[in-house]
Amino acid sequence: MTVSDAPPTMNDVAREAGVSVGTVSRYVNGIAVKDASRQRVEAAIRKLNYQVNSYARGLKTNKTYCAALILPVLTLPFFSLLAEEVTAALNRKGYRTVLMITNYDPEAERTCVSMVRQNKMDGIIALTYNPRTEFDPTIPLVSIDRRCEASRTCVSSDNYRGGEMAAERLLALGCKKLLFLRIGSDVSSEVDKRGIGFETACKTAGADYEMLILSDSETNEPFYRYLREHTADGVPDFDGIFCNTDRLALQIQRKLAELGVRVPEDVQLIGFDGVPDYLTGAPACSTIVQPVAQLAETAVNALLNADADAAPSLICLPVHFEAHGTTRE
Amino acid sequence: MTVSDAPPTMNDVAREAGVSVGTVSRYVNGIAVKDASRQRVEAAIRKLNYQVNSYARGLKTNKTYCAALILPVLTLPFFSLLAEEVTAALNRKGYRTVLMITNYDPEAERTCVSMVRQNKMDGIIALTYNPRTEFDPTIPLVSIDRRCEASRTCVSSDNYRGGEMAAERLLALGCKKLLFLRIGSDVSSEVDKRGIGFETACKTAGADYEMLILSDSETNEPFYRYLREHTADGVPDFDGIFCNTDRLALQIQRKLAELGVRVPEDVQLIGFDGVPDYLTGAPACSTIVQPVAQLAETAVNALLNADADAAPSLICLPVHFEAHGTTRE
DNA sequence: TTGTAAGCGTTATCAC
DNA sequence: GTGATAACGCTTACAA
Repeated sequence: MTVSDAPPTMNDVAREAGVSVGTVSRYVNGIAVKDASRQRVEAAIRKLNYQVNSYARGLKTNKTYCAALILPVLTLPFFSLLAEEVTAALNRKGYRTVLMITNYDPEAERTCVSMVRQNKMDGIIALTYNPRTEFDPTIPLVSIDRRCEASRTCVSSDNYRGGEMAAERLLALGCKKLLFLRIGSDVSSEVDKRGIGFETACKTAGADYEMLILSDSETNEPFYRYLREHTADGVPDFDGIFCNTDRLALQIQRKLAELGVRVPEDVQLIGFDGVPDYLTGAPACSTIVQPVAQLAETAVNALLNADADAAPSLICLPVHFEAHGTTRE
Repeated sequence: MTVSDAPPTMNDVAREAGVSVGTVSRYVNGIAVKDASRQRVEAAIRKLNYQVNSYARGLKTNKTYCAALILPVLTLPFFSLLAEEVTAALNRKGYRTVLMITNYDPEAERTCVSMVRQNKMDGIIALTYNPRTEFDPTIPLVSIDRRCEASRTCVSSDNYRGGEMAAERLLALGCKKLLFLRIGSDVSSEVDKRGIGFETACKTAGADYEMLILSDSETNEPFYRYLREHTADGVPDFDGIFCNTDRLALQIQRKLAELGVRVPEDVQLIGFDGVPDYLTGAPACSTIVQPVAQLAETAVNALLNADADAAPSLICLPVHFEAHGTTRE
């Protein structure tokens, strides 16, 4: 007795069960079949170890249960956590995740888009940096942190409120002179609102503050120079810093240590992201925490409901503050 | 003039170009067609913005140019870097990556396997922890760090040699009493060889050493207790530690600092992995560096050549030592 | 309920 | 070289 090497098809199952393919298909798709047939089909499926060929099904139904996740990199903690949560959320909905990494390269972004189309994926969740990459209008798309097109929905944290919270918190903790530090891509995105919210809150409170913004700088050197120039004998003329990201906050903290400035005694520091550090399981600095799991969940839901014609253009999720040693509480 | 919403098919192209589908198909697949037809087909494809439907193609050819990457988590630096490199390597070969995260859960691993089969993926690259998950024998598989089945090839770093190197290095740096620390899953894997190589090198050198191995412990507490009990007034009775992973090395380093033990003055510390820290771009401790990009590349190549009947059962890639502040050099 | 049969968009085998 | 045409494995009217 020789076992065929080709995987069993629905036809094989039908033959084995003594019913027609139609019946097998209906059973497989959860459509009512007579109890007797059901049992025979079930037995046949088990016996042959049958599994639906999703390519054949996809060809027929134009549904592939497959979504693309486009990310610039994976090695920054926020992105790897986001990827983890998005795959989990997609999985829960019965979708698979095709991972695409662009390295911030516009060319790569374009390649991804055409791949998505060619592979007839059901949707895209994208965090892209090139404002000019064009997405196939026939494919549902949800972006994270960056608005792509007016008709697409973008999911992000409430960056604006997060910026406000950071300023309010630093002031409530007694800071007299605030600093905002931001480094990153110069393409505008929802993330910019962190600074805007911060500045607004400072103005509202009548606080003394300064905004230091570096677009597309390769290094933090300009920040470091500022810190040096505004620190005399280990005493800085500022006492509260809000950084665009935890990463930057931690880098700044190290620099301050080099300058003999103590955190949080001399300067209090708040970052943004709140992704658990892999060594300790908690954020490594006081921070505005993004709800990454909800971000993922929301993006997935928005994607799968993209047909609903009243798709929101922006969905913001609430952030919260967590103290982790770089503020005095 | 109304544009059809359905994407154009090969039939549409054929009609537009005034040739048969056969000719279009041949053109698309790089099979020689007459120059005249070629031009007309090209024009039609451009005009209709046609792209091959890979599901129809996959149905026909049983090739999907799609591989699964199964990983326990993504939030540990080694895994996210590995995922990045694997996707890149697969991309270079024209393959897409379907990402699956198991959270170390055997059930999830099984789900992944059946998904892979159902979706007719061309292969699997897996880093799994359950020795009992069965992989479909008809699907090519390459594992990383853990041997699954005798007939499958496993790709890993030269963990054994890495362990030796760590011991040799610590001894060469003047250490008199060595410690090996390992925490992790109790399923045996190539990673175990780090300790074995270390121990062998210690014996060979006639060095004084101790092996502290925690399988499936949730915490490092037993290690910490050891450190405390073997340290009097900030003076430990050991002076060289090799940790299973950089992560553990960094955690131990912090604990030593708490105990008033200086690294590398009192104790020298070597980890394993060598993944760049996202803050500094370099490993955060002296370490045995795994060649992650080559690991990925090799795994992908092995996967795509899996038909070659002389598939090796284990491929080890060379590691190297890098000093990053926790050793005296 | 169930069986039959016509596609879905390709590729591949034929004759021409 | 090229054009018909039969699969590939499935879903889904339509008839029974």
